[in-house]
Amino acid sequence: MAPRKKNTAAPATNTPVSMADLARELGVSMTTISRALSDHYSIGPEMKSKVLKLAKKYNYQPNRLASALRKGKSKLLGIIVPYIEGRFFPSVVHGIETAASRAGYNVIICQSNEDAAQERRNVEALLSAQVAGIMVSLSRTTTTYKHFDKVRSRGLPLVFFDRSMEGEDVNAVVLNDHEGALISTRHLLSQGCQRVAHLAGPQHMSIYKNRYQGYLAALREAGLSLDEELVAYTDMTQPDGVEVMRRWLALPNPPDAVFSAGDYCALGAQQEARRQGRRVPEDIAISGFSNEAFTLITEPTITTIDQRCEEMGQATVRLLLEQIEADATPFTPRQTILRPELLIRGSSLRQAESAPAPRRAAKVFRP
Amino acid sequence: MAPRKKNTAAPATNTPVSMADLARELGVSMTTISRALSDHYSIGPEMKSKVLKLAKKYNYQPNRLASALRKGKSKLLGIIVPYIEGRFFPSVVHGIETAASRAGYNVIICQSNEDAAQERRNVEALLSAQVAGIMVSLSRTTTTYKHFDKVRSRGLPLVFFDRSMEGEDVNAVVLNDHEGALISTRHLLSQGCQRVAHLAGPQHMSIYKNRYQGYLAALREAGLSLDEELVAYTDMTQPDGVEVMRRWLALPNPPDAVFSAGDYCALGAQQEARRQGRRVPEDIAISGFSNEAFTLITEPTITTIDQRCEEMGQATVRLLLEQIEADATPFTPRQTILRPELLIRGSSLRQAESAPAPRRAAKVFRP
DNA sequence: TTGTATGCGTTATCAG
DNA sequence: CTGATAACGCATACAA
Repeated sequence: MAPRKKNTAAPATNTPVSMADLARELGVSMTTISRALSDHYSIGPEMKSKVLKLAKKYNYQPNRLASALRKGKSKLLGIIVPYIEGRFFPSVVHGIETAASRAGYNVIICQSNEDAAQERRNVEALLSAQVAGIMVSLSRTTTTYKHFDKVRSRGLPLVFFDRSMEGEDVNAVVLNDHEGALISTRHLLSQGCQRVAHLAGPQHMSIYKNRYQGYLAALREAGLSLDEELVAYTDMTQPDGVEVMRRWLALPNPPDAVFSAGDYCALGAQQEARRQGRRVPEDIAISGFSNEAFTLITEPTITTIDQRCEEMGQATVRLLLEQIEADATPFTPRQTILRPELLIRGSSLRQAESAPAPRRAAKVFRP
Repeated sequence: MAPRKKNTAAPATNTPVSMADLARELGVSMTTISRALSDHYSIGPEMKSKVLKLAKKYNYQPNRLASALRKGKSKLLGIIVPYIEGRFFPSVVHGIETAASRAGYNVIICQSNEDAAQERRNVEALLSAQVAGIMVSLSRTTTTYKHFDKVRSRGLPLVFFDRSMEGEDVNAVVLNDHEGALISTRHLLSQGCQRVAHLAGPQHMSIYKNRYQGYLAALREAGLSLDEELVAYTDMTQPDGVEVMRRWLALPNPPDAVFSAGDYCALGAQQEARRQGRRVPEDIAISGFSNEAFTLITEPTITTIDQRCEEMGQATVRLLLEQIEADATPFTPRQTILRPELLIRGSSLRQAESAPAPRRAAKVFRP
């Protein structure tokens, strides 16, 4: 049989080189290796370079598991999101991963699937994985928060983003939903609309409650009173929008504008209105919320609120890292409130507003 | 000063309970605890239940870091994707996370940002984090593959998805892009189109090359010869589609159909065609690739190919776990080829095809 | 400036 | 069935 070459680059299993290996090779102690690699102050420059060279030669990779176990602090961050689909959460995760990676952290991602029980299990898993901190956007069905007590009691930094806990003093990065709703509704009114309806989301979620409140504030500001008939509580899906719009258009005195707390719902509303021969925005103006990609593609394009997804991700990481680095500080919850941006588009623009500044360019993905 | 309560549920740092703590409490050895918790065969049933009860009482959480360090095998999987945006990658990641989590694994996610150097760093980070396996969809700029050698040489399972290495024997889960292009082009021809153009992507990427080949095969099959003028190589963005369509429509003999290797590009083409007053699909039929969410929303809706994102994620995890569990087997690369699904929509449907079966319902996201 | 010794929390290998 | 002990790879308090 043909003799096989020996000492060739082993194609099979190959145990990675450890600090002990380097120490043996150089005839020094592991301590020295450790110090050289972690740039400790008391280390000879020539020793240091010798170690670094050898490390490079053997392609030494530090074992972060061992390091984390020893130090009691890993370089892992945990994210819990309801799901990774649509535009919003992927974008936030994108921002988070980018910021975390820049800071030398890796990110473990979990989906709660909008299920509180799953969310609890996610927390357990992340604790078990010894992450250095957790970022979470609450599931839609989460109503009790005691699964987060363990996180706090361990002194683990915890930051909520977008969907946060209510009225508790927690770290959170959220959009100013109230303001978003306010400026959006105000814009509809400024277009001459008299009867602005509202497609509202589940009111136990702060984001939807705040959007509702912003809507109310705009009405109040304009001296208008609320017509209960023109507020519909839905799950914010596209079919919801279709159905509610059908009801509204059958009213003796239908609305002439709709502020939807979500883009999918706004889309449904717009589709149904046009199906029934109404002109958008002339007969009925429409605005959504979230700046989903499709809002630029519909006919007409849909006015919406940009949620600063990436900024949200970055801000979340920043807040978390501050807590992690500032180690043993007592516990001083902080909130970051992002300002929404109104993107005025065809679905609501009846007359040119005062010098509408050029809006941000549409983002185009490469498949 | 007011005396502080002692021994209250510590609101600050709280060191987690370890197996040693349980052992001390019960007056048994750590070994026993370990066996009880890991359901070892040689353990008394009453001892076992005692341990489990105590573990529950103290809310014991195993330290996976320590476990992984000792066993040399973690419960972490790594994903490397070009980016987490658009529809495709988030969906695949969704599928991956779901499947991995079901199998008791957590997932670390990295973005290469379409940058080969970043991709290499991602690999290093994942190795350092001691993941049990790596899933990767190659960056657009990756042309050399030696950064994956280290992965193999460590015996670490590696599975590519969607964007795989060329002509190497690797584990991969890919869509049958050739077939997708074939059935899509065939469909356009069956609608009576005579001059089918092709919006092609970067040909060093296998997915785009295969789509091009599928297009050619359909032409050949129909006895048509290739008109070089009707193939445009682009980066597959929406503006690319606009620009190329403008060129094509200026030809003395313009195409009457376009098969685009991507939806964004197809969208641009459709927009430009309509802007120039052409009817879609009557004057020019259009089909895309990827089943982006917006293809259901345009006017007309865009015919496209569904890439089975979630199945791809699941299949990737399945393949990876097989390799992980089958530990020391030599190295037998396997491929999973997913079948594409043609979704016939308004942009290409000139005449009813033979009993077009009802297609899968549109997926609606909740914001 | 370098080395020695110990421990992080778990599991595997031995004996009893 | 149970226990003592070593080891995984790294970092640090302490001594030299």
